Amino acid sequence: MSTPPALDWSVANCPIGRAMDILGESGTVIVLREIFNGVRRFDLMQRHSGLSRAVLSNRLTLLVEHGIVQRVAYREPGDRERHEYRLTAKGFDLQPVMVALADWGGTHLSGPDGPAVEVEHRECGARAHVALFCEDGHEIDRLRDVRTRPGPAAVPFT
Amino acid sequence: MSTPPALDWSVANCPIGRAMDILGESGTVIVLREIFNGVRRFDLMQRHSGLSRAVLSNRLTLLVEHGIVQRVAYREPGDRERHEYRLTAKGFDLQPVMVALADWGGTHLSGPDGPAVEVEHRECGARAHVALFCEDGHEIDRLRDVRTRPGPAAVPFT
DNA sequence: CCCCTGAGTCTGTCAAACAGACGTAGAGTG
DNA sequence: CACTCTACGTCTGTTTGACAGACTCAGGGG
Repeated sequence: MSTPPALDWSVANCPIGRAMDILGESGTVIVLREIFNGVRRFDLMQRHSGLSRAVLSNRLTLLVEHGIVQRVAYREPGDRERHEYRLTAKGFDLQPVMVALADWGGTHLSGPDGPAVEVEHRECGARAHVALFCEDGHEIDRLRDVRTRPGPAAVPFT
Repeated sequence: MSTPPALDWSVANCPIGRAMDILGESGTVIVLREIFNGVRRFDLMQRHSGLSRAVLSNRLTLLVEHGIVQRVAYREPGDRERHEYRLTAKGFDLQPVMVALADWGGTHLSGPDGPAVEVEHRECGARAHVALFCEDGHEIDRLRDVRTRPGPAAVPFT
């Protein structure tokens, strides 16, 4: 086997690397799961996810700093002002990642009974999946039909 | 806001949680990126990814234990036997996750020059993306068209 | 006035990451 | 044969991060 072409470019500004700098912190994706599922308040999130208060607080701050989540004030009648956490547009764009994870986890990591949750298309109730397709509209049934190439900001690897 | 429906079921066997138990370990996804890009040998992976040898070794072992990657013996002429790491079918099924991550990172985390790498359809050279669609074939342009529901193995949350 | 709730912060302990040195198996070199 | 080189790890000592659980603080209710 000759040297793989991927070795020609640097990994310094790799989009997957950058994404994982945020999402790879333990707990970040769990927090996002809760928010995607409509759990937006600190205490509920903490109790439901099982994360420690310190980590939850940290991860929420991190997500807000990266503009993935925003802190929104609200006030319920007869209560003081509080805050909840909502996805921004940038955060919402993570949905394919979350669905892809749920899909893979459901397929390969569930017990014999199947997955504990599924993602459904709200209109028709059918299960939702992630698929690859290219800008020319071809659907890609993966295997080896796809490859990574250097983009405009690629930097050579020494 | 009333209690979100997600609170009704437990998170104990959530597919995203289970997936992140593996992929959330720092470095796992970076290792997978290297392997998806055709870098399959320890030293090359280590130099290209920048992970420490200890962590790389650990993560490869973990991925092998979970059946995502397999350790395959090979021998180059005039050299002793060595091993390389390849994706199993289960590992290959992570491709949508990787492409979704690359897609999001490229869109939201790149500098002004654009992403450092792109994913292309091998046949036509157009860029590949991830899309959501349901089993009835409707394409889902996300926003709020999708929701999570309890699956066959759902467990109530107390 | 004291307690309750939601939303955090602080503390002390224990596990994991990092850089960098070391080990090792086999092949090639003089 | 002694030495070195490469590929592939393991070991060590330091520092960062996670965790459980206690503490804080701001208002509202009894």
